[in-house]
Amino acid sequence: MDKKDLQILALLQKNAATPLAELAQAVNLSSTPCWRRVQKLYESGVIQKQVALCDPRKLNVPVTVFVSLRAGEHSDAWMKRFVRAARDIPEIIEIYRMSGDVDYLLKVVVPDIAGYDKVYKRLIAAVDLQDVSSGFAMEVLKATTELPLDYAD
Amino acid sequence: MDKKDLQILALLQKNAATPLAELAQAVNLSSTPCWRRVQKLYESGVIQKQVALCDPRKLNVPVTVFVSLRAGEHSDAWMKRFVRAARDIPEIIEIYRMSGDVDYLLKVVVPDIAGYDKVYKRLIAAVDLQDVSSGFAMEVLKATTELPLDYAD
DNA sequence: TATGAAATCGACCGCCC
DNA sequence: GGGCGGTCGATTTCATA
Repeated sequence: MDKKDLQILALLQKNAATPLAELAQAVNLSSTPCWRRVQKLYESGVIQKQVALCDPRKLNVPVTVFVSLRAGEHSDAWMKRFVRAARDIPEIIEIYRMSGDVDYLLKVVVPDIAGYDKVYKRLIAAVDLQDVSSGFAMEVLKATTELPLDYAD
Repeated sequence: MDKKDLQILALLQKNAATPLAELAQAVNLSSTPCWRRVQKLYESGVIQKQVALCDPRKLNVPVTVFVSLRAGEHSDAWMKRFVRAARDIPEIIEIYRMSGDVDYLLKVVVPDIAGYDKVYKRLIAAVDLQDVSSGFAMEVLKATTELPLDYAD
């Protein structure tokens, strides 16, 4: 990936609806070669997809909760059950297996505290958990889907 | 927002490039009224924007780190300096002010551990921090930008 | 082999019903 | 909410360096 590809990515990460003409102008190319570059970025999987980002407040899920938890037991079966259960809960939008003192970290979006409690109950109903601790986001200071392009080869 | 709007949102959250015709068919509408609904969703800010999502591995930032930190001092000036510094670091893609024992939670993407150390150093060079603890994601089990639509009015 | 110009094709967006 | 038609941008072909 050369400089032009990275410029294209920078623009598309900000706004996937950027007209091809504008994209082409930004990288000093005419639309055809620029278009082919964009195609290649999709085909090679660098760009995974193109999505609409919604406002959590407008969808009535203004509260973000980070949940740290420790597994009830450390077996493959437990993990599978846990992942299956957590993936099926739409309020849980991110799941990470972590190093260190907590086993998993979840990012959860809910309307309010009561909404979080429902998710919590649904989770402990599905699997045994040794420890669950939740932290509420008071304020979102930054939230972007743009990945840094400084490290790409 | 009625059921059709939510169906449209569900599809656009998965794929913002969905052709209007397909969208219209999914909600049993002809393209014009469907298009008008989509416009309204943008204008009303329910849909904030449309972005390209990239593969972190392809961009050489396969490592996700969650950083919990406590402020060096609790003043408005400190917070402003911190937010300004952290926002300017492209590897820091999310910043939350938290309740509870940690003051802030950061989501950071880097190529490797050494890359994280650079971000860490850059951060402590900018502001005084009382406590910093980092957790590395070993595995991403779920990561979506789709918000749950169950709570929307 | 990669680019650019031009023609085609389809989606989008205004009109009116 | 639906249907029509113009306009615009996206995609393909072809010529070129």
